Order: sequence, then structure tokens, then C-alpha cells
Amino acid sequence: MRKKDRRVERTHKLLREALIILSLRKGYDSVTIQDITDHANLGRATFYLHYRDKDDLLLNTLQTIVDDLLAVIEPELGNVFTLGDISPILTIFRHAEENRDLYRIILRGRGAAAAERRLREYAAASAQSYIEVALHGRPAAIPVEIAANYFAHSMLGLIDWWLEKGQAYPADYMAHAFYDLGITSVIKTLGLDVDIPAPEKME
Amino acid sequence: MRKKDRRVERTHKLLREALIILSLRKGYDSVTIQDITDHANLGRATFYLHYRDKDDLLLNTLQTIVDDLLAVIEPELGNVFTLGDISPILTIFRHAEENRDLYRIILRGRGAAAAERRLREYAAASAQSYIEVALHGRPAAIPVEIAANYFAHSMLGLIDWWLEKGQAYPADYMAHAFYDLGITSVIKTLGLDVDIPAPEKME
Amino acid sequence: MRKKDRRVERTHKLLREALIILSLRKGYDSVTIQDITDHANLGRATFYLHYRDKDDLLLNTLQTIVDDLLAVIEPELGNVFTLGDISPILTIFRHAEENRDLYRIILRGRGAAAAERRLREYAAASAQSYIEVALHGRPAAIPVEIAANYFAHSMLGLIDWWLEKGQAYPADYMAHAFYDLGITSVIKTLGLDVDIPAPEKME
Amino acid sequence: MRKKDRRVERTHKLLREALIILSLRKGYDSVTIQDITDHANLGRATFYLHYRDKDDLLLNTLQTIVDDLLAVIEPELGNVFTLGDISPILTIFRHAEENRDLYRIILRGRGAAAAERRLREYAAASAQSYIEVALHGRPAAIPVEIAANYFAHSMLGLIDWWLEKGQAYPADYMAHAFYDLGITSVIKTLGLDVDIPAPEKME
DNA sequence: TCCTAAGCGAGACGGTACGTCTTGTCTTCCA
DNA sequence: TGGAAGACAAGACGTACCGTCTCGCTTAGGA
Repeated sequence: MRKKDRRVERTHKLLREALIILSLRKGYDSVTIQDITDHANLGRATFYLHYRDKDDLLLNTLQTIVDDLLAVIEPELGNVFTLGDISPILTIFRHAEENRDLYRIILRGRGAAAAERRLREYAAASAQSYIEVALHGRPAAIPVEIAANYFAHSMLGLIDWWLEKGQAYPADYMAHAFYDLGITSVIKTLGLDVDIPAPEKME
Repeated sequence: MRKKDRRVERTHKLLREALIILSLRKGYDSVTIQDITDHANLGRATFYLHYRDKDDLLLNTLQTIVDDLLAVIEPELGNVFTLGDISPILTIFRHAEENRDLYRIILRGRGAAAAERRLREYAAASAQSYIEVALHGRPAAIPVEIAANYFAHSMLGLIDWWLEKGQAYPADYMAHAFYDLGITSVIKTLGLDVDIPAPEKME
Repeated sequence: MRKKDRRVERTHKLLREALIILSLRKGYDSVTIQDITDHANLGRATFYLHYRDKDDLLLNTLQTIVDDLLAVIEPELGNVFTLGDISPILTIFRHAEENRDLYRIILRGRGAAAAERRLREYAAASAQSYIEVALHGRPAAIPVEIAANYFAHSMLGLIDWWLEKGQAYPADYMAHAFYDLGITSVIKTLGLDVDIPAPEKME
Repeated sequence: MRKKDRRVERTHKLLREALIILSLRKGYDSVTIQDITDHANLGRATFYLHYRDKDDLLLNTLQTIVDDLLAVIEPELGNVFTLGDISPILTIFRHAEENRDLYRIILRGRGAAAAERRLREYAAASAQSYIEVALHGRPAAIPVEIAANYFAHSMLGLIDWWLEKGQAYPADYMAHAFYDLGITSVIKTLGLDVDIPAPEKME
């Protein structure tokens, strides 16, 4: 088997980075393919050897980040997961903070719609499957899909606002606030009877 | 003052309607100015006599809808408002249902980003000011802006999902679900001690 | 009826002139659409409002010149035409001299092949029809199409060489030389018995 | 010194043949390097190991053919040559017929301009030098270069037309026709007093 | 017979031009 | 005088080739 050209990986990285930097600077959809390749010191045609269009590049970039998050959060959820556990929420907010640039581009609309939708759908689907696991087949007081979508959209909406404000609050603070605002009521509204830790004191 | 040419109003209406119809058919930002004016039986240049660009038209359309909602909800809120009151929520979900086409275009991303942002910011600002009124200066347990943004994003996120699903649930049902999922926890997290009506039974 | 925009005619003229000048300067098929529109001070897209591609522009330019030639030569041929008459030959060589730039671009290959072919075919067809008229149905010693093509190609070949050499000889001299070299033998080979004027003296 | 790899010769042959076949099929300048190397089952880069560009390949191919013609015609001309001799003309038309594919590609414009020009110039130069030999320093009635170019262009023009028509007439017939149409008049116009054989009867 | 340089396949890359599309401006004409 | 028609500049799009290059594999021919 032929060894894959090591240049390709470098090219992908350059393109991803250029897209993020330029999107922050002038807005995702004012960014031109030419802008990207100029910034990456590549020929414009080279872009098309690797990606179909700008959205394709963004979606690929999103995927790498999502995979990264999953690698961290999956084990956490898998082991000792209860719906009332705050630690995955903490992980998510911290991950968002670390990758704030990409999150902002995707969440703060302006054209990155395909990526935004995919992320929202992904979050909702994940929430739904975890809720279903937590139910063990018991009936829920309201349809699970409503609760799951509520959860996903409210969390992403809050992250969006938080990042856009320049992270005026620390990630852990936001995670706790979100936990108090959203998680507990979701659990109760669903009629689940889990052990909810008392809200910690925050100053 | 000169009376405004009645034709102008008609032109505006034709353009607004064309934008909505075509956006639903092929997605807001695949719609071309030419598409719009063709559908409205107007010359393309005429468009520019009235609006700066497509976003301008959409924002104007949004404004007419928002004004419409305000005309209904303002009196409600002004009179007997308590944070625990579900009736404004009902009004909002019903309004969304009636104007589902426009809401979907604005909320379901794909390019209508300026309008989406404006709507979200407007909702968050409204929420914040009503919360502040309800606090009468008492301190809140968490920053009001967090709660307000949480509220606005989660509601719009839920509406978005609901409309996109083809309104599988009636507006009143959704309003109650949202009330249970979001409002009560917002109130409690803020440390407000209002009279929360017991969740109604829904079948 | 709407009167045609006078700008269009000006644009056509600018494009034709730019094509000719630039083709002489750097060769027809090194000339870019961008080159043409830059030289004409027009936007590149404007080119495509008027012509399908570069060949289309050249063919249109050719047509205007051919029409111009026909306007002069048709009456000559129509009236007192005999095959032995030198005056149409004179007219052609003079016309070539006046429009030397365009003739050179078309005849001196390098890509203007569609135009070259059309011109050659046109010349051959014209020659053939005039020969047939001159025959009044009498049989010819060799097929007319051979003689006609021989005539057309040899004349255009000679014009090509002459122009490319920088017209080292006057048009009238070339016309006489061509007459002596080609016309008389064509007439005799066909077996026509026309009155051939004795070659004039040239110094 | 290393002996040259026999594969090279095979590669050259494959490329030449691919160029000819594909040029006939879709026109010389619609043929891409990729087309050629695909057809020859070679890598695209390999092409550039042997030729600078497509024209280079065609010119090389032309050269092999011209050398081939010269090998036959040179002895003929050298020995018993008089301008009135028809046999070299016969040889040329027969050679064109045998190599009709290549002749058509080169003569029938469409982009093979460099090769066409070279062939025409070569033919004209040959003609001129033979005429000069025949003159033995006697003055000619018209400049030799005019006669030589007339001769070269008319012959190639006639061959072009003949091949393009699908050789509706046999090579020998065409050679005689050309002889009658062109050679005799060239001789007479130059003022040469050679022994011109009476035209043979053709049916 | 081995080994070693050449021939070659594969394909990334920078570049240039193409023809298309949409935008927003402007001008001319018509009702 | 408002709108229709449409010319125009600008500029991005995705595609197609070009010629260059690097990387390894294969193989022919000299040691």
C-alpha cells in the first residue's frame, strides 16, 4: 500500500486554520475561497482538490472538533452516568471555551447554517438517547423529543450568547448556571425521580 | 405632506410575499433578487428603489410581524403581569403558529442570519426587562442577563424545532411544555418567590 | 418599438478593435478575454453579453469585412463579368491591403482556425459559382470544384504570404502576378476559350 | 555510457499515435495532454519527460514524415530534374495520400498552426531553391519568391482540400490536375523556356 | 546475478483562463 | 414621474488544463 502523502494533512490543517481566522475577522460568509487559499499560501485550485466548497471545509472542521469532544465525554457518560450528574455539562462548557473560535463561527449564524444545523441536530439526538437510557422504558410525562430539543437548543443558545459576550463568566460558572436553569427542570418535568445534588454555592 | 402612492404599498407587499414563498420553496439564500422580482412581476431595478438588499426586505418583514405580536402581548404584560403567568407564553406560541412561514425562514438559519440575530436579541432584551421589573430591585441569585438569554434562546430554539417538525403538537401544548421546562426553573433559579400555578394536566 | 441602445454599437466596436490590436501584438490565441475587455475598458462579464467566445467575436468581425468586400465586388462581377477580367482580382488585393490587420490574423493560422476555414470555404464557393456561370453549361476539362479550390487556396495563400512579408510589393503588382500565375492557367485548363488580355508590362 | 532504454522509443511511438488518433477524433486542439497519455496508457508526467508540449510532439511527428518524404524525393530531384517534370509532384501527392491522417491534422488548421506554418515555409523554401537552380542565374520575369510561395501554397491548399473531401479523386489524377493548373503557368510566367510535356489525356 | 540508475505512475501543487452567476448602479424610454 | 428594460462593472464561483515537482515502484542493462 502506498503511503499517503504527508503534504495532504498539512494542507488540510492550513485550510482549516485559515477558515477560522478569516471567519472571525470578517464573518464566515464574506470569506472567499481565494481569501482562504491566500492566507494558507496555497493555490485556489488546490482548495478544490480537497473540499467541494466552503461549507464542506467547515463541516469537516466541525467533525474533527466533535470527535474530539466525544473522545472526552463518551467515557464519562458511559460509566457512572445519571441524568443529574453535572460533570458532562462542565466538560461541554470547558470544551466550548477551549474551541471558542470555532463554536462562535458555527453558532453565530451568518451563513454557517449547515454546520449549525448539524451541530444542533447532533446535540438533540445525543440528549434524546441519554434520556431514553435514563428512563429504562418508563413512560415520561412529556414526549422525550420535546425535552431533548429543549435541552439541546437551550444549552447551545446559552453557549452562543456566553461566547459572543467574550466569556464574561468562567466556564464552570456557566455550567452550573445552566445546570440549575435547565437540567433540574428537565428532569422534573419528565417525571424522573433522580437524585439531584443541591445547587452549589456560587459567588 | 404628499399622500404616499398606493402603488408603493402594493409593491412592498408583493415583494414580501414573493420572498416568503420563494424562501420556503428553495431556501432563503438561494433566492435571488431576480427571482423575487420575477415572481412579483416587477423589474429588478425596482427592488432597489425600495430596499437596499434581500436582508433589508426580510428585516422589514420581520418588523411588521414583531409589531403585530407586540400589539397583542404588550397590554397583557402591562396589566396583570407576574412572571409566573403562562398567558404571554401561550400568545407567543400561537403567534408563531399563525406566522409559521416567516418564523421558519428566520429561525431555520440558512442565511437569514441578520434577522435571526435581531429576533434573538430582541427576545432576550424583552425578557431581561420584564425580569428586572419583576425583581423590583431585589438581588437575583444569578445574573439576570444569563437567565434572560437562557429564556430567550430556549424558547426560540423550541419554537424552531416545533415548526420545523410540522407542528406535531398544538401550540397550547407546546406553550405548557415550555412553561414547565423553562419558566419555573428560571423563576426558582433567580430566587424569585412568585406564585407558580400547578402544572395543568395535559393528555 | 424600443430604440436600440446606442451604447451597444460602441461596445461592439471597442471589442472588435481590441481583439485586432491585441492579436497582432501577441497572437490571436494568446489573447485572453480579460485582455480584450481591459483594453476596451469594459468588464469581463460584458463580453459575454455580446459574444459567446473569442471565436464568435472574430467571426462577427470577419463578417463585417466580407460584407464590405462584397458591397464593392458584387456590382463589378455582376455586370460585365468575364473570367479573364482582372479587375475583381485588383479589388480583392486592394481590400486585403486596406484591412491587412484582420486578414493577417485570420490567414496566419495560430488558432483563428474557424474564421480561416470559413473564409476559405467562402472564397472557394464563390469561385465555383462564377466559373459555372462562365461555363454556361458547357463541360469542363477537369472538375470545376478542383479548379475552384485551387483558385481560392492559391489566392489566399499568396495574400497571406504577401501580407506577412510586410507588403513588399504593391497590391496592384501582386494582383497582376497572381493573374498571370493562376487565372490564365485555370482558364486554359478548364478548356475555356475566353479572351485573355495580354499580360501588361510590369517593371 | 549507458545504452538508451528501448522503452523510450516505444513511448514516443505510443504518444505520436495517440496524438494522431485523438486529433482526428476530436480536433487537434481539443486534445489534452491527459487524453494523450490516457490513450497511450502512460502517466501524464511522463509526457513531459519527452516533449515540452503538444506542439512539440506534433512538430517531431511532422519531422519524421518530412524526412520520410525527402528520402524518396531527393534522389529524384537531384538526378534528372527539370522544372517541367511531373514525377516529383506525383510523389508528393502519393505521399500525402499515404500519410493522410497527419497531413489533415496539420493542414486543416484548428490549432496545429506551428506545424502548418513550418510545413508551408519548408515547401516554399524548397520550391524557391529548385527554381533558382533551374534559372542558372538568368533573370526571372517576376520575383522568384512570389512564384515559389504561389506554388507552395497552392499545392498545399489543394492537398488540404482533396484530403478533407475524402480523396474523391486518385492521387495521380490530382497530381496531373495540379500540374496543369499550376506548374505550367509558373514556368511560363517566370519566363522559363523549358520543355513542357503536352498534358496527358485523363478520363 | 546483482544493483543501480533510468523510466515511469501517481498525484499534490501553483497558476491561469474559462464561462456563469449575482449584485448593485445607472441610463434610457414608456405610460 | 415611477417603473420596465437592460447595459454595465465588479467579483466570486467551480472547472479544466497546464507545467512542475516529489515520491516510490519497476526494470533493463552494465558490473
